[in-house]
This record gives sequence, C-alpha cells and structure tokens, in this order.
Amino acid sequence: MVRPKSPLRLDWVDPTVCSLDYRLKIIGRLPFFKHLPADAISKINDRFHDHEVSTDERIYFEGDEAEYLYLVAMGKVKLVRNTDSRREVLLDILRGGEYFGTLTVFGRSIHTETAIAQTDCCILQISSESFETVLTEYPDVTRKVLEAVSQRLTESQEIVKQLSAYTVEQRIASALLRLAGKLGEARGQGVLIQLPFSRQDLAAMTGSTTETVSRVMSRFGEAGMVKSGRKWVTIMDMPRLEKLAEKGAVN
Amino acid sequence: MVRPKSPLRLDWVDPTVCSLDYRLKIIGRLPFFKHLPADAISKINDRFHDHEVSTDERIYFEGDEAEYLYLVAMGKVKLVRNTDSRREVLLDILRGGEYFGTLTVFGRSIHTETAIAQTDCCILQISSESFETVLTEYPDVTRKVLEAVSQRLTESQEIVKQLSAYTVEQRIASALLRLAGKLGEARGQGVLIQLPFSRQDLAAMTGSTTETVSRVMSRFGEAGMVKSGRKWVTIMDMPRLEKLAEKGAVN
DNA sequence: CGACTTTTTGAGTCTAGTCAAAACATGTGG
DNA sequence: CCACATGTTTTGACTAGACTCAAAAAGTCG
Repeated sequence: MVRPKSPLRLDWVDPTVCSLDYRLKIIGRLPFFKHLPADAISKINDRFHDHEVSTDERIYFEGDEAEYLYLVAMGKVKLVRNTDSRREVLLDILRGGEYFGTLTVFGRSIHTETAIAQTDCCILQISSESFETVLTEYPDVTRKVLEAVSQRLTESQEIVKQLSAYTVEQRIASALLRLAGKLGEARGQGVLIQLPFSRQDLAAMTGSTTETVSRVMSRFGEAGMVKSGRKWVTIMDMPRLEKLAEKGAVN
Repeated sequence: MVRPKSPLRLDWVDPTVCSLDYRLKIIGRLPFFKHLPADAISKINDRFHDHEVSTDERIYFEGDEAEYLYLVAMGKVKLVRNTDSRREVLLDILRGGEYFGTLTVFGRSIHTETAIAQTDCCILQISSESFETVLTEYPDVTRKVLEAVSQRLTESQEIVKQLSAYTVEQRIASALLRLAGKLGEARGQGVLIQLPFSRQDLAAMTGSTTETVSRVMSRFGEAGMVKSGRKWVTIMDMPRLEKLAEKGAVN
C-alpha cells in the first residue's frame, strides 16, 4: 500500500515573523495580557527580547537558574524531564502564544524541566524582574496568570490519573486526542496533527517505549482510526478513539 | 514475631481548635497570608467559615461547582480522582495549614477532584467571591498564591515523571519519602508517618494495587527499611530508601 | 542513488495485575 | 477479658500487558 507522504506543512521561521507587528499580536493574545489596551501591550512588548532557535535546540535545561519567562511566538516547543535512565518524559507541547519557563515571582528558582524546540521557533523572553514589574503595574494580570497556571495544574493531574489507571493503549489514544485538540487541522476526512512528532515523542508522553507505541499505532491504523507515517499522524475516527481512551477496548 | 501495635497518635478534633485564636494562627501561617499584618489577617478571618468533618466524609466531589476555597485547619485531607473503573487515584494528602479546592478567580468552574477527610478534620472555607475581594484588597497575596500553585504544578509534574519512568518499587519508595517529609515524626530509630493510611491509599498514590503494595512493603520490611502495620508506616532507613527510589535496586 | 533515521516486526522475559483464600488486627458486646 | 464480626493485609498461583534486545523494512535527505 502506498502511504501518503508526509502531509505536514511547517510554519517556517521567516525573519519577518518577529516583526514588531507580529510580536504585538502574539503578546496581545496571551490569555493574561489580552484584556489590556494597546498602549499597555506596547509598553510590555518593550520588555521582551526575541531570538530564534532551530529544531532540537535547547532553550534551557532542567536545573538551570530560571531567569526568564518565555513565550512561543512561532513554532512548537516541548517540555521534557529527564530521568536517571536515558528515558525522557514529555510533559507538554506548546504552540505559538503559549508561555513557558518558571514563574519566579520574588526570589530565585530553578527550572524543573528542559525546553526543546520541536520545530524552528521564534521565542520571546522577559526577565523575571521585568515580569514582576509588569505584574505590579497591572494587578489584573497576576490573576490571569494564576488562572493559567491553575489550568495547567489541572491538566497535569489529569495526566497523573491516566498514567495511574489506564493501559498504554488508552494513554496513547488520549495523548493523540489531546494533541489533536491543540494542534489539529482538518485534512480531508481526518484531523492532521500539525507537529512533527515521532514514536519516540509519543512514547515519552505516555510513559511507554517506541516499540510499544509502534505496535499500538499499527493496531489503530488497521482499525482505521488513524493514518500515520514518519513523524506525522492523522486521526481518522475521533469518536472511536475517544471511546477507546475512556472505556478501554473498542467493541 | 510480635509487631508493635499502631503507634499513631491522631490529633482529635477538639471543639476548641477552631477557636478564634486557632483560626487566626492557621490563616496567618498560610504562605500567601503570612506576610500580612495582624489586623489584615483578622479581617480576612471574618470571611472564613469553619465546619467539622469526620473521617471518610466527602468535603466536595469531582464535578461539583467550585464555590469555595478550603483550608485544612486541623486533620488531614486527601484529594482523589475517580476513574471509570473502580480504581481511585490519590493526588495529594494535605495537612493543617494547606489550602485546597479550585482557585476560581473570575467566572465559575468545577472541581476536578474529590476531597475526602482522611482523619477527623476542622475545615475553613471562604467563598470564591470573598476570596476575590481579598485578592483585590491585597495584591501581594495574588502573587503568593501564584507561587503556591506553581509549586504544586511542579510537584504534579514530578509525579508524572515518576509514573512514566519508574517501577512500582521506586514509586512506593518515593511516595513514602514524600509523606515522611511532609507528615513524618521522629520515633526512636525511625520516622513515623503521622497519618492513618492503608495499602489501598498507597496503591492509589502510586498507580498500583493493594496486593503489589503489600508485597513491596514486605520486601522493604525484610530489608529493614521500614516497619509497618495496619494503616501505619515507620521508615527505618531513609538513605537506603532514597537510593532505591532514585537508582532502582538496592546494591 | 546511498547514508541515515525512523518505524516495524519478532521472540523471549519479566513486572505487576487478577482472582481467591488465609492470616491478622481492631473494636464491640457479651 | 474473651470471642466474634469486620475490615485490612498477606500469600499464592496464574496471566497478561508491556519491556528488552535484535534485526529487518521503510522513509527522508543530500
């Protein structure tokens, strides 16, 4: 059978994307800034610096001192934690408009995860001190940030639950659904996950191994629930995947 | 062999513990209020209501609307998530002075976990609206809350990592260490975990089963690392447990 | 077209889960 | 204070899901 070639279309980092206009747009869309007037956004923007990173480059390492708060302007970033063994655990994948880094309000602290560019990216960063100043100037922002962090806590706890109680098959199904919800794009019959990610990554997200992920994906493929290839996946039958993620076996 | 009888000494909920004095002490010690002057604490205290709950009683359920923020004044509270199957996942155990409930700043939201009294407790609660008012009146508090939540996110991610990459043995070892760090009390040679918790609870914390936990605990017991009985555990050899939690096998 | 990476497949093993039953601890009421 | 009822923990035998190691197959890129 002729597999379709990779249908991914990556957003290339074009030098213009970190233009002033684009920066203002990204910053102004952040959940914790979007309620602010344009002039405030503009002033906040001045506190950010941008830089480009290419695929697989590390933005910071677990254990580094947390001196900045980061913002994905363009591209995708993954957050991983390393274990003593060579296995890595993938905590989250972020797209344009999401923040990352450690929220160091007062005092110093340390990054608890490593941030890796999953694609070529444009990253905005603001120093902890500047961010504190912004929080002081715009008290509402602090609340919004609080909401955003609370949200992530809830998501993380959901993952704890899944890892505790679900089979690998269920975990893979829900990881795919989560990614599709976040990064999915309609493509013909199915939903393409707009992100180059390998079996390796999927294994790191679900606490499994590449081999097992491969086997499960093959099963999903045979059952017509997904189509996949080297570093891409399209979900063909969401409802069935959802059922499987919740109930276990497909009946 | 004659096992020591349960060495747990529970703090009984004495009607006096929720006295004004005690309430002020608990509220004033909260990480996000402790920098405030006494009169502010006193005013904040007026917004809290207290009530007692007995062991195993539910304080709220997963899915309930989040209308209050809660505070453990006395006793221990566990947070669990239910899965479709009868298995429950234990997310955290809280002691006096810790907060729980969903931080609903603006808008309504829903509890994502169930809160159960692990011992008889005295609980303080404040309505979301009141809490918002407090946040508005004392902007510093919002930042402190933000730090507290960030901290929990980090802890939750640590658990994700453990569940993803460690064996049951390692997870049990680190769950014990975590509990000891939080609720431990020196007792002769060892550290007693001051909390009545069953193999069931430990299984729910580590994504395992009572039988497996029992087997692992027996092994730990034979190796002289812990002593345990019905609903109690004393850690006898921290360093060895720590080594096991990190590296795997004990050499 | 190669060289390289990623994915798939296979065989063997082991950790941890399931089911079932016995042993033990705890609190109660006689 | 003992015997019983109840809930908890332990033990045993069996099973299965998922991991490991190893090697082949398929994509991708220069």
